[in-house]
Amino acid sequence: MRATIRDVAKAAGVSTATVSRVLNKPDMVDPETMERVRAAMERMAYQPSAIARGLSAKRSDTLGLIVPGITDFFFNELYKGIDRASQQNGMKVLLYDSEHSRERALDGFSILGGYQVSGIIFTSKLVTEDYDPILQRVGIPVVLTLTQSEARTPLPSFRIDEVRAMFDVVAYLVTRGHQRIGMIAGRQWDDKTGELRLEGYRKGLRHFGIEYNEELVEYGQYRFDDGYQAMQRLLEKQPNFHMTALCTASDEMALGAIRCLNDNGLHVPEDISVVGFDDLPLARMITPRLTTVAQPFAEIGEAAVSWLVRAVGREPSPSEIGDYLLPHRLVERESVRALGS
Amino acid sequence: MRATIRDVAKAAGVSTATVSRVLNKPDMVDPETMERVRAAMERMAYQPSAIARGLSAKRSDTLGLIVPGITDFFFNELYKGIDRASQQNGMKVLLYDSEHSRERALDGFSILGGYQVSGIIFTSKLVTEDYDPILQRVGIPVVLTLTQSEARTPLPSFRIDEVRAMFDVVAYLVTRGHQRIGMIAGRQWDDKTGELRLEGYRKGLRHFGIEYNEELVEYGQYRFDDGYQAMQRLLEKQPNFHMTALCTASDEMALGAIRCLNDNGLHVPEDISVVGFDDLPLARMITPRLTTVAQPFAEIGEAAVSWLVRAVGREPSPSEIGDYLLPHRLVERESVRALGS
DNA sequence: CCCCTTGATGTCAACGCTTTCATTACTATT
DNA sequence: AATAGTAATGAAAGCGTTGACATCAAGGGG
Repeated sequence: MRATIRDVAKAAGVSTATVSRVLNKPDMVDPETMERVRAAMERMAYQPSAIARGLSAKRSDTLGLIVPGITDFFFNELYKGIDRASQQNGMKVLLYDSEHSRERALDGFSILGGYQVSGIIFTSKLVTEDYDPILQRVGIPVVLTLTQSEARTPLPSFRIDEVRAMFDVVAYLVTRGHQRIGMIAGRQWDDKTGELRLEGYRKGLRHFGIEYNEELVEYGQYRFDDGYQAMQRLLEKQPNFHMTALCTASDEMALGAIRCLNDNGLHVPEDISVVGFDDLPLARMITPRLTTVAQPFAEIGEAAVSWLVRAVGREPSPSEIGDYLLPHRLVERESVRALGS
Repeated sequence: MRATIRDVAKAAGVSTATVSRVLNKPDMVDPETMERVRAAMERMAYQPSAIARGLSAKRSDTLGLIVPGITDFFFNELYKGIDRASQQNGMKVLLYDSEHSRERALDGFSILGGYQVSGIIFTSKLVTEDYDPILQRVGIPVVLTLTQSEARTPLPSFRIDEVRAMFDVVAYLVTRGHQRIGMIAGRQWDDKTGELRLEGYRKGLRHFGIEYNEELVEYGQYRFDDGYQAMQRLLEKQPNFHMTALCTASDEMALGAIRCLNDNGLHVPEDISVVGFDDLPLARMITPRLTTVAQPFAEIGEAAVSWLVRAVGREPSPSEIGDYLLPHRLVERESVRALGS
């Protein structure tokens, strides 16, 4: 049986209150007593029960993280930031995978609530009005990362300016002499990101006086296979291939597209330029190294945690609840070719 | 304020014990009462406090997972298996990242212990004798995945037969006409896997009467950059390049090696064949698709959880504490070329 | 008609901690 | 010397559950 606070107290000849104090309010206890207690703890390998503490103090020093899928490639980087920041604030993270299901996502709030988490980070899926009841109910701060909210309950969100980012991609491509620019956009029932990025693409074209052409656009749900299939459709739609560059809504889809191109005897960037989105670690590992938009995942995670930590225990002012757009960055690598003049 | 069990009890006109029973031993309560209680819960959006339950029942229905690094590419697949199996057994998973530090790994046991986890899954790092004190102390079952133990405390481990796996790779290569086979092996202070895979490689060579040649072997710590650099050293060691095939101790290093080869104007598999290890999701995404050894990560995770669930609350018999070797599989793709005769 | 089961429910003491409030022994202030 | 602070500690009441035990009504066997 593990040692409890009572055992330590007895061993050190003090009350449990004092032991609790050396842990939580060290400056309230006499240095000498402190020493004795510390020694006792050491001796008995005392580890306070986070559970009991949580129950008593009504806070668990734990943050809940809801992600749609653990296997989404961006997860690791995001988590790294969250973990790092949590660590610094003495918090633990409880992970919940909603498996891309809206119901499970909703459940997540309750379940994490049951663990007395001090705050919840919700990731990647669009928050719609049907989240409102839960959101009202949880009673703890919630922040959004890599997504935003359409619900009534105001929620802060940490992400990049998607429209701007994709606009930048188009601009980059145009500057390199491309005119026939296609796109594999994101499409998912519960995700606004796809729309936004597509909007950025259209905006970019418009800005440079290029006509939007449906023929050059296909959709997928961000994963590799979606990218592959979308590329396939693109290839079929235009037998006499004349697209010179392709934007994608995710690195994974970019990879899929490239694979598909390769399978059809086309090469990147010689025959067609491809730009990814995310800057996953693997973007620099493949051949050709992928030119892509870097999302500051780790920073987003850290920012979300900081916000949460600041918000816990008090009503955040309206001015704090807004959209925090972190800077993205276009990372030039090898998958785009400048068209000779 | 969230509704507590007392609120529900009052609303339903029963005692808290009854409410607790409808949750935990439904067959002990009258259907009619049950209905009333259920309704009350529904109405008040009652969510039992996992914390309080944990304290009272002395079990938290939570498993602890210690990984060396969240960004290790195999993590996601392993976690998927763990999460799935946990779900099925009504368990949550608490994640702890040791950041490749031995001290932090040791801490992990205490911290997770503080959360009353019912069991701990320890991953990827070799367990040495200095873990013994903690191991003795935790008092909850611990299982190892993707690694093994050299400590006194007997611990079950779930992994593949590393030696055999690498032997198979060599055999595969030899069958395809390769004789000059190099290797980028794993090396890390606290990892036995590297050794084992190297042993398999040597064993393979020996079996086919090929002499082991240090010139053809380099080491890295499993990550992309390590692979890249190791390849670089290999290239420098033998200016007149005559290696026809390369085994690696991880897919990531294989990727690194391929990148390095590409940067030196060499092509895979035309100029040299490369075999990875792990079968990460990205192995099938790159060009050329990577031939590699598939580790059943998800299955390993599931098996570990099952074992834990079975072991909780009772002393597992010695016969249950052994090495569980799950089947690996060589996945043929495109990165190996059969040498013409 | 009484006693014993049985099933359904209630009572209450934990679980290991934190926190308020009370107590004690000093020290500084008048 | 009396009073008021102040610093260090202790006693005890929760926190929201669970689980052992007690209670009670209804039904069955003698």
